[in-house]
Amino acid sequence: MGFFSKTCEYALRAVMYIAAQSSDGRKVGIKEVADRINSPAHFLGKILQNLSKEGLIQSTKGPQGGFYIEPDGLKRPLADIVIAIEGTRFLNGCGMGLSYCSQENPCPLHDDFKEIRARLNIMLHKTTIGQFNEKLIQGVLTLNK
Amino acid sequence: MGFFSKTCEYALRAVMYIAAQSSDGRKVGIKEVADRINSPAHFLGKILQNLSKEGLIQSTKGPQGGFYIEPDGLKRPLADIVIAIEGTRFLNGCGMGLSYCSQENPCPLHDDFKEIRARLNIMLHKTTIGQFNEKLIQGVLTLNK
DNA sequence: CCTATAAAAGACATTTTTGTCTTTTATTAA
DNA sequence: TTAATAAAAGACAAAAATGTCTTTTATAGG
Ligand code: FES
Ligand code: FES
Repeated sequence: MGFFSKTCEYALRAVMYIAAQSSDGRKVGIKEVADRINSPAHFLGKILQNLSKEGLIQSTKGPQGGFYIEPDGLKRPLADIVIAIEGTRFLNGCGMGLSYCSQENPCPLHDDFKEIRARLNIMLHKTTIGQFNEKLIQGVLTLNK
Repeated sequence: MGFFSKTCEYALRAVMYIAAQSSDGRKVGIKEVADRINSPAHFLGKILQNLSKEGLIQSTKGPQGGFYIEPDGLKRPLADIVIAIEGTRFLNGCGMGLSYCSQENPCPLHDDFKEIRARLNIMLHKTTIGQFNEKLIQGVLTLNK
């Protein structure tokens, strides 16, 4: 289907939305997030719950509660989200599905694929969760189809 | 999970194996292919059946029958396999799951992602199905974990 | 024609992903 | 303390991906 799984797509969009909103200390409810990133609310709830367990986002229950991200969290790389959801094989594994990627026993795509995989890793590790806050607030970037 | 789906991984490995074997006119049975690329035989059967309908590989039933690839087929790009299985969105779509990738309404990852996606497309379009035949026959490259 | 072979086709079964709905728990504020 | 709020948690349900097994169809060769 897509490049990332639906779960991962929702997670990336949601975390970026929460990041932008919490840049000025605001907490956001699951309903609002789901609305703004165009995802099923309850399903997103589960996803955010997991990311919260991993410490990638924070949450508080009750009135005035909601999801938010601590200042330090805004500096974490997107790779943390992708790895939390897709696992490490997505970013390290052999493109042709061999049990592990190796120089000694390479699959046919190894040489080209490892280059692309490396670039993907670089992108996801250099890009931080909070990096797009201003542009998201300005409305220059889109999160909802 | 993996970068490509299991189905696509099996397809890539199987087609390359068949390509190498049919470079000298030999046909191979499903059992042999499944064995050599380490995949469930019946499931692979379905996959190859589909690729056969698409004309990406050929097959004949009966004694001395099996799967093979016509000389022209060896020149086709791997992209044909990936597109047949994963669909076009995998290679063209927005990385964050927006309904389509656009310059005008970009998602936060758009600039970096389109570059990586382009490289992936280049790799899959420049690489042909028969390109690894010699090395596969020599045993320099691996298809079974 | 008959038989053996091997893919095609179809029927299921299992697992994973994706999605919905309800109940519980924690927190705030009145 | 009570009521309202909002996430956490749990129970399901639907759909898709993955996998297994059986039957049918086509073909080569005796
Ligand atoms: S062995 Fe397949 S990508 Fe390295
Ligand atoms: S809009 Fe998301 S990759 Fe182009």
